[in-house]
Amino acid sequence: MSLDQADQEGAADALKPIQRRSLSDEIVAQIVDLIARDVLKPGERLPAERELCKRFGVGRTSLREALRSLVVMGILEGRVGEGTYVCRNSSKYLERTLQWGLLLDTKKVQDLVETRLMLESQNAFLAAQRATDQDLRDIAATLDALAAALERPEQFLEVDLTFHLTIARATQNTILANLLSTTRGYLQAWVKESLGQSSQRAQLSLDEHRVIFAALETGRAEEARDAMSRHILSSSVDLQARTLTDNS
Amino acid sequence: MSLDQADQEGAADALKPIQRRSLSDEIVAQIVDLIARDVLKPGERLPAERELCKRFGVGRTSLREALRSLVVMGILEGRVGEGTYVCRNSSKYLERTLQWGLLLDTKKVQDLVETRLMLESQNAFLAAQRATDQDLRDIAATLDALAAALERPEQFLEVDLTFHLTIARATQNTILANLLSTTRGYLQAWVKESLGQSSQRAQLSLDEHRVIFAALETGRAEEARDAMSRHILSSSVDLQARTLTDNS
DNA sequence: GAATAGCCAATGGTCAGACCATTGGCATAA
DNA sequence: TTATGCCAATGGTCTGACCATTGGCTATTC
Repeated sequence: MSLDQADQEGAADALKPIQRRSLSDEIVAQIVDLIARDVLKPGERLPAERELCKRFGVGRTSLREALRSLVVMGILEGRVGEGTYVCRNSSKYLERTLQWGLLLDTKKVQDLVETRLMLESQNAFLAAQRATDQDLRDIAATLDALAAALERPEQFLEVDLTFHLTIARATQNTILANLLSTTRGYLQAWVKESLGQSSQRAQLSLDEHRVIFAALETGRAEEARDAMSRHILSSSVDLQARTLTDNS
Repeated sequence: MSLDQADQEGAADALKPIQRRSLSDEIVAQIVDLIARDVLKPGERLPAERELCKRFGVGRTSLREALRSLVVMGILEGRVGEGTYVCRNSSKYLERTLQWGLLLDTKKVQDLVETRLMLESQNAFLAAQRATDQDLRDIAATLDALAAALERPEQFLEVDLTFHLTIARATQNTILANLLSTTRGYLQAWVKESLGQSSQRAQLSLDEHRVIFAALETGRAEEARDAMSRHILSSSVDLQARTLTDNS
């Protein structure tokens, strides 16, 4: 009763909120701390699981659950028969969880297209402002590859994907790049099932890519965004058309 | 030898890239799929672990590792002695996961803000075009709640979040709404740690929200987008400032 | 009859020991 | 020197057991 009142009033914060941390969480915290304090460096190998068990004084189950958590967060990486390593590019965590968020949705194609349109446009905008010389060279290279693959639809699609992902990387925003990658991945799979990339469509697509690149190269952000926007819309016309009939 | 050559040439994509999915990952995928297809609804209870083991035909270790993964992702929630449940709002768990600092360096926060800016703007744009009368009523309601919470920073923040999520829902695009929700959730957790919402800042924020709503109500898409954009930028000024000094 | 106390089955959390598949290095053979 | 084959180490999985917590059921009490 007096407890309830205290709780309602919020007066006595001194009352222990009681936090029960599981063993795994405790271990996770310790390992994270080790990494944060640079005792464990990226790329370094952790002791074997059975060894860690003895050190922490816990069973292998708890230890493994802790490791599993860290793997899911993208902090650790387990290679069977070889060992467990600290991920080089740590903090993939945000990207991962956002991806799972995408997975959780019932994937309506038109929603995907819409999302992709937004991501691609904005990415082009930012890329135009931030692309390094190396980025531009990479993009130019994919353009060449694209031209070389004009007659091979399968490969064309592949390089096309690379083109867009390279632009995404040029934004220097890993979150945006990752979202785009995931979104595009879904659509790619969807398109591949019945790819009807005609040769002339490929040629048109190539031209559009060149326009985008020209804008990127000269840092004209708005222009890059608009060009990308037109490209996406143009290239998903048949996709759109199909979504109208494919009402699952 | 011939394999190497084929690989270099990139001719034979038919060669299987080999993907080894662990049992746990397989289970994770299945459960995620179940949730995505709404077979498992938020708040619902999963069968007991031992029961799931039999259903999936795997040992309890693998099953538990899968569950652990989903818990870390904030999709599931395990309550000892009671059962395992599908999280209602997956963003609730973010605060807890964020306590493993190191996940959010300054760069990430900036990336997040940037991503959020894009999502919010575009969502406002689409919402202006597609919001139903019910959506508009909901948004208006949160505006009232916002005004009522002017003097209570904690609650203000909460309603603020609701406002934006309601707009997101009004886009009728679940993917966009979900992405925004997750992104915003992260920033929310970040801000909460040291919320310095002054009363005048709250008033300003409220005014900005009203402008946004006015644009939404009348279907002026571009205006809604721009108003939202200004709002985000204005409200993340202090956040930005903090990221500059907070170089942990 | 309602409230309380106590018991108990179900459940998640943990443990120990075992076996499997993969991997990389080492010793052996060509 | 190179190729082959073996083998120990490692992560992945299984089994069966025990513990702590929780919620509901039951019996007790007033």
